[in-house]
Amino acid sequence: MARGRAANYDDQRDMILARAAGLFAQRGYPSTSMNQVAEACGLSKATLYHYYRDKYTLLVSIADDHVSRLAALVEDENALALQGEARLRHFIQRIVAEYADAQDAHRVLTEDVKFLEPTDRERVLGKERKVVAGFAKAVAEMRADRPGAPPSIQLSKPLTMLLFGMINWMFTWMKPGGDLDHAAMGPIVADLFIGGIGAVAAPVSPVNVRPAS
Amino acid sequence: MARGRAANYDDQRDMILARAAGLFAQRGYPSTSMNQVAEACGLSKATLYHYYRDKYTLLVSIADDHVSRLAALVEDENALALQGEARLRHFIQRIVAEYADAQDAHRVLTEDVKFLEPTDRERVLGKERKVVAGFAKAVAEMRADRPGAPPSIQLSKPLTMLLFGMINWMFTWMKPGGDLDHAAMGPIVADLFIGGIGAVAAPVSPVNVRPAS
DNA sequence: CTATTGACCGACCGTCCGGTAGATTTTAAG
DNA sequence: CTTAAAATCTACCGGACGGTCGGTCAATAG
Repeated sequence: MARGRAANYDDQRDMILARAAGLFAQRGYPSTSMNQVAEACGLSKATLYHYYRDKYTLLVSIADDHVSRLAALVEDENALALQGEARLRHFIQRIVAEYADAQDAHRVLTEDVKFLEPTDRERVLGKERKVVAGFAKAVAEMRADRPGAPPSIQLSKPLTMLLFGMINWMFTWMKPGGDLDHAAMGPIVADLFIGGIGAVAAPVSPVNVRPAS
Repeated sequence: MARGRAANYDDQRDMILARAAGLFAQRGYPSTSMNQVAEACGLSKATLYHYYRDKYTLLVSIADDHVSRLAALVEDENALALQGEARLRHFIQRIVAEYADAQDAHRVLTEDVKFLEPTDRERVLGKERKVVAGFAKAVAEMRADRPGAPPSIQLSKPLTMLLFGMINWMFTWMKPGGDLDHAAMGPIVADLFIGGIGAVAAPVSPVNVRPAS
């Protein structure tokens, strides 16, 4: 003899999360007020609190949802039969596309992780590490022509981080409506990275060999 | 019949700016309180306000000082007689070194510009654009082997932005005391970028040609 | 020696923030 | 049609924030 949840309950939650992500991305988590979120949603603040326990939960949900989607993408990609250059190329194109239609969430992920409490941050960073590891494996495969070298000197991890740098930074300078959109940039990034990957020499002073102390 | 400024007045100002930059870099501008800055400086809040008019002035000073140093670096580099690959390589090494010993300020510059008021932001971004333009010229020089193509299709601007992405992102993942420091990463970045730069093709669907509308 | 001012501080103010209380309207299960 | 919960609102609260007030103390120019 009661009432169930409204049919659009989940839609409302999604809408709130999307608007919040937009504001967080634009103004940063700490300087976005719940009044602003409420206004952007066309709701009163109290109603906003009906859908989400507190401001912090918004942040966690945005970051976790997004990074989980990225991790799923990597697993999905690993299940494919692609190899070598084609694989890395496909990988890059897909992650760029994913970032492109979750730009707000991605900005929040890269800029506001620091406001997560240690437990949540570790969980999110853990998934992030899986994403990086997925790419690093594809990169290592491309550098396998350095057989004698120990894995650490193959530099696939740092090279992967440089790749992520290019991609993450992309969405800070690409203006929507500009000549270049993400679809055009994907191949450019892939060309640049794959073209350059073979030219990187091991550091002159071996990085992993330290004087006995 | 009065008293002059203390001998260490400027030192104090510099110290405050450095501590503030450290806190802003770590916790973000809006969520750093003036009480925290004062505490980090070993001063009372009132004394802190004796040296700087308000919190905002701290932000402006940090960003402006840093970007001005970068712009000076670019001008200095342009005065050198280097050319082609050697020039770009030297450029990269220097900017990486500059970022390395101004990490806090650089983080503030990349993450907190959005909190600058329009006037200040435009001034800072203007200097930033000069830095980018300096690099883009060096990049364009390396891609001059595409003579027929219009400059816009040479892609030197977006390629330069990808380069900055690698470098800016570097300082978010390099742990101090890790195997790789900035001095080791400089040549790696240069190798990767210079090695890849020739492999980037013009986008399949020409970016600058639009259907007449 | 003294007037003046720089360096410094504890206590305080107005504002806005995240979050809640409590009431009212809407809706669906029985 | 009843009724209990869902959805929504206005009004409010404690606390933290940026910034100021009013004042102490000591260095120093004259």
